[in-house]
Amino acid sequence: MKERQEAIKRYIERKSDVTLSELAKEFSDWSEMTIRRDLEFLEQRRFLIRTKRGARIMPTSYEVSVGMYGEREKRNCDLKQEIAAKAAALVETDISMYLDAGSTAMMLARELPDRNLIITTSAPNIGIEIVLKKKNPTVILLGGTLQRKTISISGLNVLDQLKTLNIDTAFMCASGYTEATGFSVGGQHECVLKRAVIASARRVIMMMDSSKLNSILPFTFAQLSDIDTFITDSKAPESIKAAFRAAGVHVI
Amino acid sequence: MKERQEAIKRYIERKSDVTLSELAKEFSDWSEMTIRRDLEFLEQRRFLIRTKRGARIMPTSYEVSVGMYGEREKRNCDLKQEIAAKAAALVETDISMYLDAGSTAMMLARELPDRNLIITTSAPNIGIEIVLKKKNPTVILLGGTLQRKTISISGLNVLDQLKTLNIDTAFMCASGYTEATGFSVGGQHECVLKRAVIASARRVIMMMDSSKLNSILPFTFAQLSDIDTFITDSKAPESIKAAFRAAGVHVI
DNA sequence: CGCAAAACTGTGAATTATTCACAACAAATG
DNA sequence: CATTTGTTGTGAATAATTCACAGTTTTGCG
Repeated sequence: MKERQEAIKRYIERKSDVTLSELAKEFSDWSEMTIRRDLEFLEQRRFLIRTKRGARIMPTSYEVSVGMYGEREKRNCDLKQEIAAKAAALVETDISMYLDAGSTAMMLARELPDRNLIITTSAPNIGIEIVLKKKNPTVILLGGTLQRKTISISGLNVLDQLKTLNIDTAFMCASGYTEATGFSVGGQHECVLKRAVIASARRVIMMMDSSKLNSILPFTFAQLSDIDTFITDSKAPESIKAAFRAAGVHVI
Repeated sequence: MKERQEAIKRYIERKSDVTLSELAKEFSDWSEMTIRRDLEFLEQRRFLIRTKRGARIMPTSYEVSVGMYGEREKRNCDLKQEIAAKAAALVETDISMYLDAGSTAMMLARELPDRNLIITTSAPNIGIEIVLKKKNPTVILLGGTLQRKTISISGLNVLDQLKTLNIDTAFMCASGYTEATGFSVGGQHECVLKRAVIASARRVIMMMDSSKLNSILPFTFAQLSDIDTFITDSKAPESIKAAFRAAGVHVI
C-alpha cells in the first residue's frame, strides 16, 4: 500500500465519515480521480466502504461504541485523539496493562503499537478492536454481565478475576472531575471495578478530555492521590494542570 | 416505522449489501423514489448506511465476525438464516441459555425474540450484537483470552465460570460431522469449552448447515448421544437426518 | 545505462445516480 | 364535508461516478 493510501486511510479512520471533496481538499496534491481510485483500492481491502459522496470507515467494533452515544462523542473526537496519541507513547513493550471502557480508551486501542502486550479490559468492543487490527497484543476480557449503556462488563466475580492478574499500568477514563469530588462516573458497577483496578495497578494513568473537567457524576472512584499521570488535551485550563502538578501528578 | 420500511431493513440485513435496483425489483409495488426515501429514513436511524448505488447494513459486531472469514461465510448465509429461524422458535422466555461462537450462532442472536432471557456466550461480538439490538435479554460474557481467529474466549478459568452458571439450553455450532468422528471443530480451546458446556446443559441443540456435514476437523467435542436436537437446513440429505433420528435425536 | 513494459495519474466526455420541486392521492382532523 | 397533513410518483435539473485515452513515472531486464 502506498503512502498516500495509508494517509487517506488514517484520515478517514480519524474522521470516520468523509466526502470526496473534503478528501480532495486535504490531499490537494492529487486529483480527485486518484483519490477515487484509492478509495476503491481501500474498499476492496475492507478498510472502508464508499458512500454516495465519499467514504466511511469500515466500522468494526469502533462504531459500536460511539454509535450509541452518537453526536456527543463524535464532537470531541479530535481531543480524544490527541489524548490517545499521548497515551500510546507511554505504552512499553511486554507489559501487562489495563484498558478502561470508554471512547477515549477506544481511541487509545487504535493508537496502540502493534507489539507484545497483555491487555486486560472490561470492554469487549475494545478487545475486539485490538484483536482485529493488531497482530501481536494478547487481549484478556473480563467476564460477567454485559452492560447495555456502557458496553462493559460488570459482575460479582470481576474482582476475583482481577486478583489473578498482575497489572502494571492502568489506563483509566473518567466522566467527571472536580477538586472536591475527585474522579467520578455515572454507573455504580463501573465505579467498583475502576476502584479495584486502581488499587491493584502499579501505575495509574488517567485520560480525560477537557470538556469533562469541572463536571460531577454520581460515583467517585478515585482521588488525585490515586493517580500517577494525567493526560488531557491542549484545551485544558492551565490552572487545573497546575493544581494536579502541585499534588504530585505527572501531567501531559 | 412502516411495514415496508421494516421489510426493507430485514431484506438488507439478510443480504447485507444491496443495490437500489435490486431493492426496486424486490419491492416492485413501490417506486424507486419511495425506496430511496426509506433508505434515507433508515440511515438516519443508523440501521444502515447508503452507498453509491444502494445501501448496506450498519455493521455492528456482526460484520466483525463474518468480515474475516469473508466470502465463504457469506455464501451460506441463507442456509444459516434458515437454521437460525428454526432455532429461535425453540427459545423460551425466562430461561438460561448458552450461545456458542460462530456465524450460525450470530444469526440466531439476531433472530432471538426480545424477551427476558439470560444468555451466556464465549463470543463477545455476539454478546454486543444482542445487547445493542435487543432491550430485554441479559448477556453474560465468559472471561479469558480473546482468540484472534474465532473472536471467542478461552482460558484456564472458563470452566470455573461455567460451574457457577446453570445453563438450561445450549445452542451449539460445529464445523464438521461424520458418523465415525462425531461433531468436530478446528481449535483445541473451543473444543474444551464446548465439551464443558454440553456436559452442564440440560438440553443441547446443535445447529449446523448442510455444507458442513461429512467433513472432519481436528478436534471432536461431541457424539450424537450428547445432543438432544439437531437443526439443519433443507438441503441436508435425508439419509443423515434419518440416522440422527434413529439415534434418538430430534431433527428439525 | 538505456530501452521496453508496466503501472500510475489526470483530463474531459459519457453515463449513471441522486436530488429537487411539484402534483396527485390518501389519511386524518375538526 | 372541507381542510390539513402526510405520503407517493413523475420528470427535470443537478451532481457524482465511470470510462477511455493520453501523458507521465516507475520498474525490470538485457
